[in-house]
Amino acid sequence: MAVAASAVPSEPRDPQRIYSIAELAREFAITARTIRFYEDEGLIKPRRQGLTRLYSAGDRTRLGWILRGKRLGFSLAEIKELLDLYHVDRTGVQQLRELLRRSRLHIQDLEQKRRDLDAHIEEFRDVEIQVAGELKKRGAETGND
Amino acid sequence: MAVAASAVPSEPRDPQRIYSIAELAREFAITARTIRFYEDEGLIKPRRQGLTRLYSAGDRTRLGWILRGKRLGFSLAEIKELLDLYHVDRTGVQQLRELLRRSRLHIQDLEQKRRDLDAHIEEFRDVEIQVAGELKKRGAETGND
DNA sequence: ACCCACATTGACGTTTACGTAAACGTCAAC
DNA sequence: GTTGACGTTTACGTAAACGTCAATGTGGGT
Repeated sequence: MAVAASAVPSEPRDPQRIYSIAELAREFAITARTIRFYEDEGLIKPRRQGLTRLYSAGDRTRLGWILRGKRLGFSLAEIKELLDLYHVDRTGVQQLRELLRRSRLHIQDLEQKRRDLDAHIEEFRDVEIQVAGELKKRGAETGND
Repeated sequence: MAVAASAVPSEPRDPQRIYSIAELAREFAITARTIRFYEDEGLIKPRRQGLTRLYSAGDRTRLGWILRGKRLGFSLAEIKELLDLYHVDRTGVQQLRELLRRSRLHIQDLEQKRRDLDAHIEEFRDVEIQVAGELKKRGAETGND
């Protein structure tokens, strides 16, 4: 969660491509163990060739989605909910209405997060400006090139 | 983390006021245990009258800050770092430069989060629009009044 | 046939963020 | 003078999200 770069080089390129677990682990800067754990939790379901897992482009996208959700502070259970939301039976009107309702709730949640985030960013910008000003007064370099 | 309303009725009102632990717990919709836990972790340091804790308006603000950080997915350790950032010795130029550097890193982090969040929101809006459209086609109510 | 890199499945350990008693003090109200 | 609301500390428990072995399998080069 610290200050790591957003290791998400989303290049959808070839939709036919398949990925090994190690490949995805490298790409997203997580361990293979983590990916298997997500599978145990029902977040991804790669095909199998015997025992080895084969990940499709869709699986890869899905994984990216999961990690983005994590960066936003959602629990795996919540992320699973959100992912399942897309794949429920959409035939019934009741299902659709429920989907709409849940979707709206999540949007509200996200918008609350955005307000929190904007407030946070503003405060830190203030800190930066003030500290930079203080440093300038003292004739020191600010760190800009 | 679910979909709870942002129980943060920040009314700075009287800066002299003191708050009991139960009062703050109610106001922020957390338990007293949680507040004491934050104290154990060094996130707040209320005065004491004998054994009982007395919280100032500043402590209250600080608590609000902590909870906002949590909603954004920061760990308590990270939040402590951020809070400490404000209260380090600002006399030395080295300290100021370090503060500026860290502050900038955190701003970058927050901006990454904002990009994640915007992407998430957009996707969910799409879901909402499509599902609402689908419902309309079928002649059902969308849930709007 | 042998090695090696990479894969798999448990099983257990760890950190974080609290919850949950247990056992007690304090003060106003009845 | 005890009941009840609120406060305290100490201590153990727990769910989530993985990490870390350990034992084993598997496909490809040489």
